[in-house]
Amino acid sequence: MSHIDTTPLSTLTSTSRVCGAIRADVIHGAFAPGQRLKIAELAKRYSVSAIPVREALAQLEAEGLVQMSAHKGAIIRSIDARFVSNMYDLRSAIETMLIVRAARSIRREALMSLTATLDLYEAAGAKGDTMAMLSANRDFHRQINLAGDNEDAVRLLDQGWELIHALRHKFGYGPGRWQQISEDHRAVVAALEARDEAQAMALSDRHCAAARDDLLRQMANQ
Amino acid sequence: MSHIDTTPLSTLTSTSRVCGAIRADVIHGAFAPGQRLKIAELAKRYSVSAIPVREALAQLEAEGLVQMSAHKGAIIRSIDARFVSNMYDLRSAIETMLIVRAARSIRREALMSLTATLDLYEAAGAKGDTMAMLSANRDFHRQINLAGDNEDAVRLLDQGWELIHALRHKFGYGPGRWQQISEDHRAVVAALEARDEAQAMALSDRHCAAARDDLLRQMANQ
DNA sequence: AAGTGGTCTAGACCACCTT
DNA sequence: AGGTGGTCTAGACCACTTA
Repeated sequence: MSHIDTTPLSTLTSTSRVCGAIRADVIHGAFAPGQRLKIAELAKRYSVSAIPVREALAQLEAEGLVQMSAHKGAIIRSIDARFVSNMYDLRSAIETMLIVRAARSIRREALMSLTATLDLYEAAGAKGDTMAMLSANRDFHRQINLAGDNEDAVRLLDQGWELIHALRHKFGYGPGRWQQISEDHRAVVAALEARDEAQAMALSDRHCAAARDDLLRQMANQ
Repeated sequence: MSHIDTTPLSTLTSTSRVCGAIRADVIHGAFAPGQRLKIAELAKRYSVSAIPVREALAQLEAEGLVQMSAHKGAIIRSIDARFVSNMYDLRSAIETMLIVRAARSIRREALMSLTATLDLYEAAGAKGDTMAMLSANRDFHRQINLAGDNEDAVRLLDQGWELIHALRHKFGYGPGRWQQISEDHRAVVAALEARDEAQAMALSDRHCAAARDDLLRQMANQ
């Protein structure tokens, strides 16, 4: 009888669960923009105590979803066009910096892996498997970011991804956007193969701006 | 006798005090790179309990000084050339994005204020007042960043400033660096006045790279 | 001038890494 | 299995905001 299950009930912390829950609630409009979030209420709502709520709010502040000030608590940002536009511009600046560095140093194996990810993306697209496409898309960008060899920059982008994911989950993609992504990515790989920094930079800039404008259009159409 | 002093003993939180203390200790080498920081020890060292320490570590993780993982604790990063180089590259990408936006939209009054800050900087330089120069330098960049109209990007840069400040406090500036900064800033204002985005971008890139290389040289010379 | 609510402390709990 | 140490809960404390 020595085979006792020792699997942790949740390897995730309460903080991260609460973090995801608040993020989802904010994006789905459970709280009004500008509303003051009270720790005690949130603690009750998610059945935890004050500290995990505090720490979740701190993380969400880093993502930009709420603003905190000492002894004053948290208020939620409005997720409007300006917010989304600024967020994409910030991400674009970082991703473009990374892709230029990647163009200088990326290795043959990493390029092969990128191409494989692209194939995966298109296969998923052919089957209409949205989840797989989303995952391959993220994987593609993440590989390039990692090739840029600046772990703090990558961490920053990773940290904001959950928010992008949640927004895309709610608003979806515009018509033809999936194909455009595919074409852009092929061109990016070609530029990296050619070690053409300027071209990689230009493509990344355009790709990010197009992603931003697509999401803004989706938001404008509700 | 109704005039009782109701001033708070410390409007700062324990978290922020501990945060500054750990940052200073890390930069001055009180902990070895890669060392595991134990919350209980830190709590004792700074005479607070576990929670402020946890939250301070979380903030320092956002600054890049430590790495945390759930149920495993924090280890401190090594503040070496690669770390500093990557940090400056990241900041450069963000600042350059902001200056381009500033070049598009900056107002006459903001330009006047920039020039005034430049004069302040040079006056401080003439008197050899290092603190005033440092403060005017920061003010100059902050005004441009704010003109870029992306509050999250500005918050990110602000959040990393304490670290830059601490590093400069320890390593100082190279010979002639203060004059170079002054010249660069004059050129930047001229480009903004001319609304020359490309020039502003090029100057910002160069200025940031020069700052990075100056600090790296200072670190190499101890 | 009292109430509200964020912050901090002490201690319990439990995940993780030994032996 | 035991020990170490990070995480969470309950409650005290006190800064900030109303009237």
